[in-house]
Amino acid sequence: MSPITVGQEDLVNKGMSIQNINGNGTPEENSLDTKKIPKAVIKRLSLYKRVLKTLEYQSVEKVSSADLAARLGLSPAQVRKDLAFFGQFGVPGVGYYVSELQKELRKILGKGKKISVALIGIGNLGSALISYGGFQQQGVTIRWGFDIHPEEAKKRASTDVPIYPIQDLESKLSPGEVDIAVISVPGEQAQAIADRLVKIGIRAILNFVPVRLKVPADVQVRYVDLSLELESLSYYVNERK
Amino acid sequence: MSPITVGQEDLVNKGMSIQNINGNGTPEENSLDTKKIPKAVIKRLSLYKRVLKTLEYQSVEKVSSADLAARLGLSPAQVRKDLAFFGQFGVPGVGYYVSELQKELRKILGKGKKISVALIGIGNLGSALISYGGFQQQGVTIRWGFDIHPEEAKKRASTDVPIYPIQDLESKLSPGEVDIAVISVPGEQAQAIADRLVKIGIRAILNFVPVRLKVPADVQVRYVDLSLELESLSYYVNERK
DNA sequence: TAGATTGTTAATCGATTAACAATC
DNA sequence: TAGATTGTTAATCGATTAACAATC
Repeated sequence: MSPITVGQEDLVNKGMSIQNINGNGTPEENSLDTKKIPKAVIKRLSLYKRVLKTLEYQSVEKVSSADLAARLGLSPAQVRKDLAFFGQFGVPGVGYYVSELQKELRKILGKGKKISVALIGIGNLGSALISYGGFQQQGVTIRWGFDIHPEEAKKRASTDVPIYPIQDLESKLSPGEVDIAVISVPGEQAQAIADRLVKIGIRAILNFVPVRLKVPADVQVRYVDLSLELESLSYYVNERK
Repeated sequence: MSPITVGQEDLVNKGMSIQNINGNGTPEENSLDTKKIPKAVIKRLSLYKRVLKTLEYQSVEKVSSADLAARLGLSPAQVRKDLAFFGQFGVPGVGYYVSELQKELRKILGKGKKISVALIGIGNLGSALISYGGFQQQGVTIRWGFDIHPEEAKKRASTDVPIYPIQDLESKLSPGEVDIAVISVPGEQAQAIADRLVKIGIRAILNFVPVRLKVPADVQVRYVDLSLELESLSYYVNERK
């Protein structure tokens, strides 16, 4: 748990992540928990893992940071630095052994473990997500669906995943059982849903709703904001005209 | 740095295209014609626009950078700095007039103009996107759909948008008519499709496929990588267990 | 050994925040 | 005017890149 001692009100997140107090500036051999790891690093870790998978499939035995970097459009130094956050996985003069590094990354990213997802809001987008194959592949399973109109939602999605009315959120989701909640409800409802999820004990939310969620600092929220992506892209389109 | 030595008035040059605000004075290199605006700024611009819309709806007349910032979890300084990239839109001691700032943002983000989108790959995700309402609202219209099996795709999507076989990409899409291409094809095909799109003249791509696309530097690519988001979230879930 | 490549520290670059004169 | 808030420069913070001794 995060070491927060003051009142709940103070927890309301303004976009900061949990800090660690690492007073001394000395580099230390110190284990995983005290070093602050940038979110961007974690994302790249997933990227590395993906490439490693391909390499393994191609029976490539070892790979250098330079090679890895080239495949992802990054710099070799960055690859090495990212990995060094978690340990010494490489061999000087040689590189990284594909299968070993893969194993390490899996360990870091917590795989093997199945991730259980609850999906709230089964509209167009929601039903696409529920039938999207890509998740299963990653060890991610959508195990609960919720919608105000479960029957219509069931028709839309045509899936085995059980779909419950949203009022059953608390009764169906027990703390610790759900790992990640995915929200794709109408904008007005998003914050209320998030509040309920937090109360249940969910600590990771993937939010497809174009609304900034206010959640305690120890809750991770990721935004997938399609309109925003398109709008910012359209800036460049107009730029060049 | 980049001290504007000329009259401040010149800055009030609230143009749509970014002028050479770069009155140099910086020792060395000077970019040719435009100040480089970070992508993150452009994204936040969309965010501001969204908030402004709400404020206007609530008949709020003016808003300060502090207020704007609070609503988005940013700092007031950042809001002012972002906006200052494009001109002087505020009034000292007063703030920003909602409708005026909104107008400016619309101008910058190129709205009014309709954005025409081609969607390549109408699987589960693709068909959700094609029937997703949120885009229309933003002045974004999906005008062409492509799939290897247009007939099946048509059934899946149940939409008015015409769906063509992928081989017709070149014949159906004329340069300049399509603003943004959205790719949601199987991974193996993504790069080939991107190559063809670039050849046609598309300069903005929203890519839902978990594959890094290699494109010329003047082509904007945005990635929406759902597996990656979930996997990185799952890191935090495992962290706390 | 000689060549290659790591892990890590120092330098650089970029983005965010603080501070404040200008000014409505 | 007095108070408020902008636009902008300077300071800070963080992340990326360069450099290189260690070492396989």
